[in-house]
Amino acid sequence: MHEREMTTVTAQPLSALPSPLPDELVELIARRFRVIGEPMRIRLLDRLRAGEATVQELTEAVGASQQNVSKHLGVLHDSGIVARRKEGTQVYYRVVDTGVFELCETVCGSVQRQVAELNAILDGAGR
Amino acid sequence: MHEREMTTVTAQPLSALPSPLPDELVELIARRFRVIGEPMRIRLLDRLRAGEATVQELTEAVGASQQNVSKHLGVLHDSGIVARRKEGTQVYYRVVDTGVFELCETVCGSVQRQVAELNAILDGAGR
DNA sequence: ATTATCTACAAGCATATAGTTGTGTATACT
DNA sequence: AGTATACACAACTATATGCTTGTAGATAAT
Repeated sequence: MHEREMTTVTAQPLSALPSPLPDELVELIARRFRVIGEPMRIRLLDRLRAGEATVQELTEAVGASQQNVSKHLGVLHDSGIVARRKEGTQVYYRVVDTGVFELCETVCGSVQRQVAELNAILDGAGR
Repeated sequence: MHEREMTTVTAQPLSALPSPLPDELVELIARRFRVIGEPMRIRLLDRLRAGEATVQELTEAVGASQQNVSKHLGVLHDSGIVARRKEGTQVYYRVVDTGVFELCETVCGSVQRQVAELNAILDGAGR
């Protein structure tokens, strides 16, 4: 059955990433971040949190042109974050890599801490 | 005395993000992802996992020009991911927002799952 | 068949940003 | 003082990418 080395790719304590990170991995990580680092795509993913949606629905949700939405969905699809399902003339998109939500929560945490720090500084210096 | 509303910005169960995400938050999130979505900056952060380092050390670690490294460090500094400390002519950088490591681990998880899927597909179709 | 709708693709333009080159500033050494 | 080192800033170029416009393909409705 052609065993494939089974490099235990699944349940690793991911904290143990090699260092220095291999170049290819660095590129992959960077690409993934850049894919998510786009406001329109974040809005699309945000809408998709509520569940599957058609291009049409997504277009209305984010208030952009259909072509633009389609393009962004294509990017998300190419990077394996969303999947599509065709039904008649409509195409339904859904999130398959829910890790993106985790990512957003983590950065929100950072952002919020920074805002809190800023507030604290302003509070202290304010008078 | 201008009390500051205290919007309890600290220990929220971040899973509960509002939807749709407010535009400004979307922009902040996107910006943060774009900052991290750069191979050179990921390499710098990777090196900084081992601890504080000077621009000099970082320059050698990533194999880029001093000016380029300085510029990237500036970006990381502006977004509050790293902090600097001057000592003589040298400047030491360190990671202050360790959330970035968590982010990298999460995306590595996604990447690894995708690779695993690919392998599975190749395994199945291979013969 | 014809028409309408939904989606994706391609070309062109505008903008953002990574990298280089040149230089300014601060500190240390002699 | 003069020189060397470490770092950062500014201007410039090249490239990547987001958005628009135009259009093609596929399915449904008449």
